[in-house]
Amino acid sequence: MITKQFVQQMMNTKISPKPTESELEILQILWEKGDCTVREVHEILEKNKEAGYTTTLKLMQIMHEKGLVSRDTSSKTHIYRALVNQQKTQQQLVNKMIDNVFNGSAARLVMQALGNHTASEDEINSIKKYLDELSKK
Amino acid sequence: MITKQFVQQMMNTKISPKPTESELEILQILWEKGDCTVREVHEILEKNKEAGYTTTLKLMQIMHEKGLVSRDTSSKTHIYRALVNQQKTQQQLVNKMIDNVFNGSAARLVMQALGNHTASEDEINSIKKYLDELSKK
DNA sequence: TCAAATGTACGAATATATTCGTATAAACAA
DNA sequence: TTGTTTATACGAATATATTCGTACATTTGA
Repeated sequence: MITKQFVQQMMNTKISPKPTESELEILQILWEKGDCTVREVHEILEKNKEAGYTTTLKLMQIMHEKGLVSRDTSSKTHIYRALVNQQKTQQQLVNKMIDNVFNGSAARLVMQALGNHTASEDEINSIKKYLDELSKK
Repeated sequence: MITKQFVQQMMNTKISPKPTESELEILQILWEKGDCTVREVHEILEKNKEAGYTTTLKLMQIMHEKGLVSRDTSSKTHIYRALVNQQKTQQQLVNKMIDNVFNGSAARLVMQALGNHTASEDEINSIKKYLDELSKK
């Protein structure tokens, strides 16, 4: 069977393994803060959830194995950096959700997203602008 | 620590366990077709992926245990029906993604969704209409 | 110096999701 | 009737994600 994966491989679109939920939490931090030590990441994570330090460490080590992050080991305390692109990762996850949850309709996702998660007036206006740009093309 | 889960429980907002990816595939079918037998679901699934019949059966049995579907066992061939609401489930997943992937900004999710997954002119127009409605309130 | 603090490595326990084989019962068809 | 097909039930293997304890090395500060 010709799977989506197969097609993507043939098209040479690199498939970075989809980050898990925990990995995403860490990526978010790395995207925002840039380079971080495990402790820095861990302290931010701790604000929102309970977890041991070695848990965070292990997660980041696994992320390194998977190629999600790079690691500078020149000093004792290693420095981690996100290797996967934020936009691309977001796109990958959104596309998956459109397929998986909204039967392929981006529009339906959009309306659902705007429905409850009430956007501000500013946000709505910027979306409108964005749509006008899209229309022009 | 006061977790989101704790708050939701206190607010008596029923947390239906988040469906897994496989479970979502099945829910999609049940939402669209209504009541289904395991075989009906299985045959649709088969179009897109390889899986044994008993795998689908087991999944649907687990979904029943979790309360995601109901089951009519009055005849030998059981009839399954989605118990969780499509809209609510979609909302739950979208909210999660907004928090988890877009730092809480619905607008950013929306633009990302429209960016690549190029929507048709019709879709864009219907979204614009929707936004106008939102603005009026 | 040397004990406490801080760091990494790594194995293993736990949890959850996915897949499938086998047993068994019911329906069906020759 | 009797063998084949079509069901469900259920245990177990496999895969993956998450969590943590322990060992050990390095740094730091009294």
